[in-house]
Amino acid sequence: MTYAKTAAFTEEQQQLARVAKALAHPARVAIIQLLASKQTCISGDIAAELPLSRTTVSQHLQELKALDLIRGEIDGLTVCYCLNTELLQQVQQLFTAFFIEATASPACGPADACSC
Amino acid sequence: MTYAKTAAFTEEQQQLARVAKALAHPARVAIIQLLASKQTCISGDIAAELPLSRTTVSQHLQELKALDLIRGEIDGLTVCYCLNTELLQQVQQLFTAFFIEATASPACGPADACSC
DNA sequence: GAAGTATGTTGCAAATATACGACATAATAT
DNA sequence: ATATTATGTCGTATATTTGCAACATACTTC
Repeated sequence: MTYAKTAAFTEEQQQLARVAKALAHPARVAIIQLLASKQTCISGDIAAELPLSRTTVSQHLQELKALDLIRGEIDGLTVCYCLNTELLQQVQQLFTAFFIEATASPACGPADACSC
Repeated sequence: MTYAKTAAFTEEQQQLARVAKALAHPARVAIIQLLASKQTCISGDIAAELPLSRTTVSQHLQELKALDLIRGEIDGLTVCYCLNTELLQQVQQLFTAFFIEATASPACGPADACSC
C-alpha cells in the first residue's frame, strides 16, 4: 500500500524526492564526496574508507548507479566508479530552483510568530 | 541494527542526509511548495490540497516540523503552518556547497568512459 | 454544558530501507 | 588447471517509512 499515491504528484516533485532519497543516507553522501575528492575514480577502495561492510557499500553504490548519479566501468578485475557530473549539474539546478522558490516567501518572523 | 553506524560519519554528511530525507517524499516537497506559494500560512487546508488522508498529511507535517523546516502556530481552532525561511537558506547553502564540490570534479566522459 | 469542528496521537498493516554473512562470478596470477 | 582477488547477488534479520481508521483533545458556538 505504501507509496501508492506517488503518481498523484508532479513529475518535478517526484524527481526531486527521488534524488533527495538518494542523498538521504550519510554513506551515500560520503561516497559522492569521496568520488569528487579523488580525481581518479576508485573502486572497492570506497568500501575500505567507509565504516560499513563491503556488501552494504556495494548496495549503496548500486542505488546511486540506478539513478545514474555515478557510473561504473569494469577494468579487468576492479570496477571504476565516477560521478556523472552532467546529471549532478542538472540536479543542482533542480534543487536551486526549489530552494529559491521556498526561501522567496516572506513567511514567519524570527521566533515562531506567524502573520496569518 | 539499522542506522547503527550513523555516528561514524561527518556531522556535515549527517546533516545533509537528514534534510535530504525530509525532502525524500513528494508529499513533503509539495507541502513546502504549497507553503511557499501562499503567503498566508494555511492549516488543514494543506490536507485538502494533497491526495492523501488528513492523518497522513499531519504525519508529514510533524516530520518537517521536527527538523524545524516549518513552524506551526495555534490560532484558536486552526493551526497555521509556515516556512522557516532562515533555516531553509542555511540548508540551501549546505546543498549548494555539496553540489559545487561534486560537480567540480573532472570525472567521466560523456558516455561512460572512465579515465582511470 | 452539549454539539460541532479542527488537529494531533495511537495502533496497526504493508512496503522499504539498512546491514551483513555466505555464495556466485569473473579475471588475474602462479 | 588451481588458487587468489575483486565484485556483485541472494537470503535474512531488524528498523523505518508510509498510509489510514479510530480515538483523544481542545477550542468555539449555541
